[in-house]
Amino acid sequence: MSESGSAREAPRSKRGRATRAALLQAGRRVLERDGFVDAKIADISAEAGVAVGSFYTHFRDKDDLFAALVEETTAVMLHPGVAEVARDADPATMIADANRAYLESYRENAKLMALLEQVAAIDERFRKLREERSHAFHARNAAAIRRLQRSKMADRAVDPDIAAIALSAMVSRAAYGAFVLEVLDPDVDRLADTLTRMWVNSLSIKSHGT
Amino acid sequence: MSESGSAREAPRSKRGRATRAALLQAGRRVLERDGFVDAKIADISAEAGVAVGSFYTHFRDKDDLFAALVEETTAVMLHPGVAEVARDADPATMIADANRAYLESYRENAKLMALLEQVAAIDERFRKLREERSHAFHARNAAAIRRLQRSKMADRAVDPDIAAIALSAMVSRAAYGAFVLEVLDPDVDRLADTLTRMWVNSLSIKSHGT
Amino acid sequence: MSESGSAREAPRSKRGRATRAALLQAGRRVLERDGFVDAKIADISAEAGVAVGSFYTHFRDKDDLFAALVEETTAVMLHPGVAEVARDADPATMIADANRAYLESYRENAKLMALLEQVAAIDERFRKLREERSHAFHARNAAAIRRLQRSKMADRAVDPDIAAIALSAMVSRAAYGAFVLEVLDPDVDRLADTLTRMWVNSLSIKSHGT
Amino acid sequence: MSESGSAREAPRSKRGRATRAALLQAGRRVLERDGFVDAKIADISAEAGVAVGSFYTHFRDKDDLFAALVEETTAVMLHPGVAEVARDADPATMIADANRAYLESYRENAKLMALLEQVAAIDERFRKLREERSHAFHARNAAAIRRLQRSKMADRAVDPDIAAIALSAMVSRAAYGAFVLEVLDPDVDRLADTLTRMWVNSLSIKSHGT
DNA sequence: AATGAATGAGGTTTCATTCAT
DNA sequence: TATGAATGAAACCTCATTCAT
Repeated sequence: MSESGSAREAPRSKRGRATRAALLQAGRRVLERDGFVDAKIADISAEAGVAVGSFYTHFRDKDDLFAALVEETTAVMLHPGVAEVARDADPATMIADANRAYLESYRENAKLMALLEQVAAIDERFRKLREERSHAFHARNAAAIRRLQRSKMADRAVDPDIAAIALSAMVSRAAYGAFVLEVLDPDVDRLADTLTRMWVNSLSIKSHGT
Repeated sequence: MSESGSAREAPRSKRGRATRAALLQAGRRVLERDGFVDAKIADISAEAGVAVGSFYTHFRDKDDLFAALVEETTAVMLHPGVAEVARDADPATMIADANRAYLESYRENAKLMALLEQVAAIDERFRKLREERSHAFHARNAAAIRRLQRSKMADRAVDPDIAAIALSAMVSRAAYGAFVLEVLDPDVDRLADTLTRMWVNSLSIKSHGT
Repeated sequence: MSESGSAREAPRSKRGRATRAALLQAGRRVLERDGFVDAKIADISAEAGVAVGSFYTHFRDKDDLFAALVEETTAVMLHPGVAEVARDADPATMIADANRAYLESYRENAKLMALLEQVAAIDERFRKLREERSHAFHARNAAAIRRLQRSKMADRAVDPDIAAIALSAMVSRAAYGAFVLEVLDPDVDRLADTLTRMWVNSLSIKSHGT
Repeated sequence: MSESGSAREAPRSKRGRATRAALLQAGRRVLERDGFVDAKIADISAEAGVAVGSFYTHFRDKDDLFAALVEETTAVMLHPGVAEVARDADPATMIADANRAYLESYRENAKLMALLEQVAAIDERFRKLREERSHAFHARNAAAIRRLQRSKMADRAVDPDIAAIALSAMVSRAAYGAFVLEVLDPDVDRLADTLTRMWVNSLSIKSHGT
């Protein structure tokens, strides 16, 4: 993975920007279709309708294109969070909203998400980048869980760090099962309801008023 | 993945068996070290101390070697299960045992498990094979959850299929975090305790006598 | 080398002349730094702060730029000569002066001289050009030597043509050793003294009055 | 240039050795014909009658092949020496022998020598390797000159280090002029006589008995 | 004159697989 | 069975040069 964002400087001309955009779109199509390993630069260029050399005018290599692609869709890398939970009247509602939002954006970008899994599994640099981003969420979630535990609104026998990771995994894996593997009913409401229920249950979260 | 298990018939001579074993061991080392994509047949052969040609005497290709490698360690492919839960006096104990067993075998084979993630992400055939095996577990777990729900020992608002997948994910991802990424304390007891607690909580499982 | 000198006609506008000058300066820097083979048009343009296309407004190709560069510094292409020797009272003084002048201009342009060696080694056209220029000097020097031999002021056992080349080589290689390879003390006086002494000795030149 | 000698391990089989030899021979032909820069791996392989891939079985790259080629002909890299001069009755004879030997081996390998000039001009690593080798000769020659000076058999006004380099240059450049550029009569005897005469004269070497 | 993106031929290198010994 | 050299398809990437703006 390149340090951050795209390696080549942004195109100065209108034509340059158009070509870059075409390559991104083509790259997404081809990568999603062939997988990261099997996607060829030549195929991406052809799909974009430009010469191979033009690929290199805009990107250093496949990694670089992929990084740009992910950056474009950064939002979907966000994990579901309970971060704000303790500050609100109803933790369960917050969790439900976060889960639903995550599931929806996952569904919108299911193929890219699958690609993400793939690249993270293969490429150490990208795996690290992803873990760093996840870490922030996990830390916030773990902190939120600790807060709930201190105010006796959550099961104190649960380790907050483990729980934070486990709950994220629960949601993202269910999304993967529903939208990528398609072994689960892709109904967002049903998914969100069950996952939220399990999330709340697993920590034995009590509502404020309870 | 090869059609069915290892491609070549079992070596007849003692020498043949020794070479095959050396290749398996070398293959594991090299694959774990370099990743599936970057591992070269030549490197594996060199590591095993045999000529490249000999690789093909024993395996059809890298996939084939990998399949054999996984077969060798089939046990670790088992997913945590609540399958037996309903038949026993204490579901929580069964879950705890299953989780602990899974975590322990994961820890013993952490690098191979990471490799498994990788190959499943890349190779469709292997991904399917893995999903099929997982499916059996998920189905059994879902059935167990349904049974508990029918006897009012589990939260009926939870979708059993989603839950089965989500709970597996929770455990395996925590194992990944602990033993591969090393972002979690690798203490099996603490992991098992928290995961079991969350698992039981998430379904609101009540003990028989409760 | 281009057919004859620089390919493009001299720039008419003030702006054009400035760009051309910037390219020449940048070209010299980059060629000296990267060597003729590795220097890229793009690097030269960047160094000059102009677009790649502008390079071609002013030069046909790298050869053309290089030719212009050399033309600029024609003086250093002069070889040491004893051409005037016989017409003067003291041949040794003339040789000493010529050698010193050559060594000094070599020192001033050491990097360009190294570049010259390089291009002459690679590019046949340039090698020929260089040989033609050298030839004039060698011929003049050989003629001078013959004259000295006829007036019994030089060793008649020495072949004038071989000597002319050998003596040039002696001086230019010493300059190369001192200013490019830096394996000799770069003190021009010491170099000139020794070389002149060897030169005079090698031909057994006798002073007029001797 | 590779560290030293060829990068790949020596071929184990007879066939391997034959292919390697064929590649060396073809490499020499093609490099001499096209020059180092323009010679293509594909051409060398074709000339050797093997597939491109086979080139890489035996050599890391063009540099590597070239290094092996030079190693094969190491003798011709030797510079003419006066090293033994002082120990013998007649310094002039020693110098004459050394010069003649050098000129003859240069003539035998003229094209490779031209190639050597070329690569040394282009490739820093090889230039350094060559300078290191030359250095040993220059040092020995300089030492010999110092010895002659101490016993008053040579002109003390001449700097031995400069002289050592200058004299080597004289001989090798004359050889280049005769056998590569062909601007000098390639008669080894005449060359040797003149060069030896100049060499002896330039240092004002006196014979033992004189 | 200047710009800078587009082009694509051309070369390098890798490596799974084959096969004669 | 083992060996290890040979093969050549396949990808990658570079960069001189062109050209529309």
